[in-house]
Amino acid sequence: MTRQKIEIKKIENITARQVTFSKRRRGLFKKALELSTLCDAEIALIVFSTTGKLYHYATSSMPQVIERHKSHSDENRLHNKLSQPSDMLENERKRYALLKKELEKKTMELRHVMGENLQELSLEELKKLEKSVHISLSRVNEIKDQTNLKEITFLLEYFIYGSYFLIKEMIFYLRK
Amino acid sequence: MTRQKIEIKKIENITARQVTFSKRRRGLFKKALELSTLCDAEIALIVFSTTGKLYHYATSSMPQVIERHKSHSDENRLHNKLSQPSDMLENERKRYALLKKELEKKTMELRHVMGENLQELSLEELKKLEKSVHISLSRVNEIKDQTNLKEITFLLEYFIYGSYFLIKEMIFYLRK
DNA sequence: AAGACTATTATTAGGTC
DNA sequence: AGACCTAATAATAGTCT
Repeated sequence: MTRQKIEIKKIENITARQVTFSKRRRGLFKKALELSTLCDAEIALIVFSTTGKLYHYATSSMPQVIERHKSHSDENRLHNKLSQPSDMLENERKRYALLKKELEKKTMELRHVMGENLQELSLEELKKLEKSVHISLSRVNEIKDQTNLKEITFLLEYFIYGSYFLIKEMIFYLRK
Repeated sequence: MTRQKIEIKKIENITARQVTFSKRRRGLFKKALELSTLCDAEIALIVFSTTGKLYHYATSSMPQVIERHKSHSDENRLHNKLSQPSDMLENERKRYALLKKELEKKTMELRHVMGENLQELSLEELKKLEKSVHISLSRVNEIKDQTNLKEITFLLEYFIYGSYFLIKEMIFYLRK
């Protein structure tokens, strides 16, 4: 796309992800509208953002397109049941449980990296962990130094810039 | 889009329309996939050609996304009715969204501790991070050494214990 | 109908305000 | 958060086999 080519994988920076979502969502809906207009196709498009916000578009009424899709699909009968609210709840709960598991795993991982709950690890795991924490430490140090240098350079520039005008003014007054 | 800009209205030439349909359909599905991957969005896309052929894509299972959409629109229509199951659903979704946020935060934190995405941190944050990674490293080292020692001690004990009986037996046979 | 090619236009990542 | 800008990449209309 532009300025820089990006890899198609989850954007981890939340702000950047939201911005990209807005931009690309608009693009996607535009493309959908164009396709349906140009080629007289029936289209239904449903998008949920990470935050659960809904965006949708459909040429004919959405239920109609969905019905057509359902009648095409083989597992039609199996999913008819899904309209029961209790099943939807069940569905949401399952999603929640999965997420929770993921969170727990990540929490544990973080703890280990932070040097906690290490007793439960084997010697092999500890050796691996040591290696990655070691690598991490040098990276953090490197970036810290870089950032530090940038900050100092900025201040120095600011100082020199200020001094320039100060000296200029001084010379102006001395000459009077 | 190219060679010549075209007006967005129904293409009357049937051949040209079909060609454009194929090309743009592929483009649309690609964009949908990219959006879902980049921004972690749930997407369902259903397309019917003029000839009635079906093309579809969905991140999670299609029925699930459709159900989510249905319940969303139901909620919008029926503010008075069905308040209880709908409320519970809404509740579940909020819980889910919260958990997801937490997971994201933790993922970010883990990344930083692992020395990734450090550019987005300030000098102060980097200094703090350095300190904790440093502390973590010594802890990991400490526990690793402890565990190592334990393992060696265990092996040594095992060896000594085995040797004891071995020697005892040897003495027994030598005395014969 | 289906696949290359390519000259153009469209989209968009990374900015700024 | 949102609107705009811009350089760079992506999509594609028209063309040809």
